[in-house]
Amino acid sequence: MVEPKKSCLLCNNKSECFKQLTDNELVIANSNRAEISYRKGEMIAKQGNFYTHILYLQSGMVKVYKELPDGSNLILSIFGVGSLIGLPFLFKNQILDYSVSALEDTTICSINRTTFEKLIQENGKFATEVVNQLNYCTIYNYDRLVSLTHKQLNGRFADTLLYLSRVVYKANPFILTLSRKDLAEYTGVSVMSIIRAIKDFKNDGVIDINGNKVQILNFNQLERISKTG
Amino acid sequence: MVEPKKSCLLCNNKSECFKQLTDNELVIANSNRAEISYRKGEMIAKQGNFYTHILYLQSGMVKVYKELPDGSNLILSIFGVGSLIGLPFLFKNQILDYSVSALEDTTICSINRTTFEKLIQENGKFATEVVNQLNYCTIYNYDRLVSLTHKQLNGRFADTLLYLSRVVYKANPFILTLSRKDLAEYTGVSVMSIIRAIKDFKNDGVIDINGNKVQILNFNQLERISKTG
DNA sequence: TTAAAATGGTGATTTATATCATCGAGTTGT
DNA sequence: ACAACTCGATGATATAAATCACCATTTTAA
Repeated sequence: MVEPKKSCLLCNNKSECFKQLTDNELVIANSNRAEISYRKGEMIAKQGNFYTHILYLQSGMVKVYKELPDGSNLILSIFGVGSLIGLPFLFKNQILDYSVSALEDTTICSINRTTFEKLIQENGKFATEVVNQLNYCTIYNYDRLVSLTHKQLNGRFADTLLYLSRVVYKANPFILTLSRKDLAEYTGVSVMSIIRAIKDFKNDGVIDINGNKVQILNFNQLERISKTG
Repeated sequence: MVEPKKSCLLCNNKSECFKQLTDNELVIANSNRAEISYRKGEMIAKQGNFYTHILYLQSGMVKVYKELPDGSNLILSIFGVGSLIGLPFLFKNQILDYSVSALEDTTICSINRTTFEKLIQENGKFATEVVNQLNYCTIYNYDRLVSLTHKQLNGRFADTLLYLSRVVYKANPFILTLSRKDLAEYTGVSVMSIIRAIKDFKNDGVIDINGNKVQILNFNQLERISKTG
């Protein structure tokens, strides 16, 4: 589904690095850009494909995940409005090594890869913001490594809930657009374990879940579970 | 221990990004630099400290690790000659969020942080190489997330051995400068489990260990264990 | 020089979590 | 409108790996 384009110059929705560009550079970026809409559940980019474009999330929400040989998945990250996807594959990497699919109806700006690379080389402020973005992800990945290897079920799921409320949905209560399977694939446990953890947290009054409406009732206790679990 | 400095201009040991600098820029970098030697086991940078310098590994080997509240550690990465350490904390992050210590006698070039940041803004090729370096780490971290969450003991330890031989020591056989505890903290398992895995691999003829001399006898089988474990 | 601490190792027990079997409710598609 | 799926859920069982107790050897420190 290709929608009518609006120029980057007029976009009031720019990511940090694009705010650093001159009008001239924005015109160039704009001419190397496509706008695409996806429905919830649709695949946006497939692991193993050639990597040709950076994706900018104009609206909606996506999951970035590794497809593993045994058929299971590991969700690496959940991205909301304003995120750039595919940065780790700039310059040297020809093949995309993860998949991206829509968790909600989503609009993507697809920006030519080489255009993006040229902007890094030619505009220091742009490069700086790209490095910032990459570093944010790296530090987040380090924290995830700790959470996923040194915490057990409840601690990990507490991390997942805090991440969803604070970073992904930026709300409480929030409407969960991830399935139990998604939660399991993000938390790195089985679906059964997620269901059990939800039940436990609900029984203990830490959270409330009705359908897909989730409310964190006790942030302090969730923090405590995150630390001790 | 501060040693006599040699100018960056004459250094034939530069990392990829410093190769991109002009002589003028190298002079500036050189005047914002210190060279420091560490003994095996010494702490080079401590988690929680203010972050003021990028470290460049001139000789030796270091581990970068998270110190966790329960007293255990998670080794995030092992760096050898030519590596830059601390890149993820450029620009926005005032506090170093991991520790660095020497696995062998090590010489470090300590480069002023703001100098490094200026070089990114002013030299597009330098910025490009920094992005490349960050991306290499990000992709490596994603693979580690998969290994640590979706493989069990033997598979993970196989990954550790392959990483040590191919990336860290670039040799086979190699002299292991990591303790069993280090191996456990890198593989994200208990020390007992590492010892058991070593025994199993040795019995199965996959590796041979005598003291700290390690030889991988069957790469194919180790790859297989990595995939199926 | 001896004591203390760290490292490497073995076997038994415990525990967290995955797996399996099963079921009802809701959703999709023809 | 009904079959076919998917999703959320429950309880019983199986299992990988941590923990614990213990010991030998080496290294470090007093």
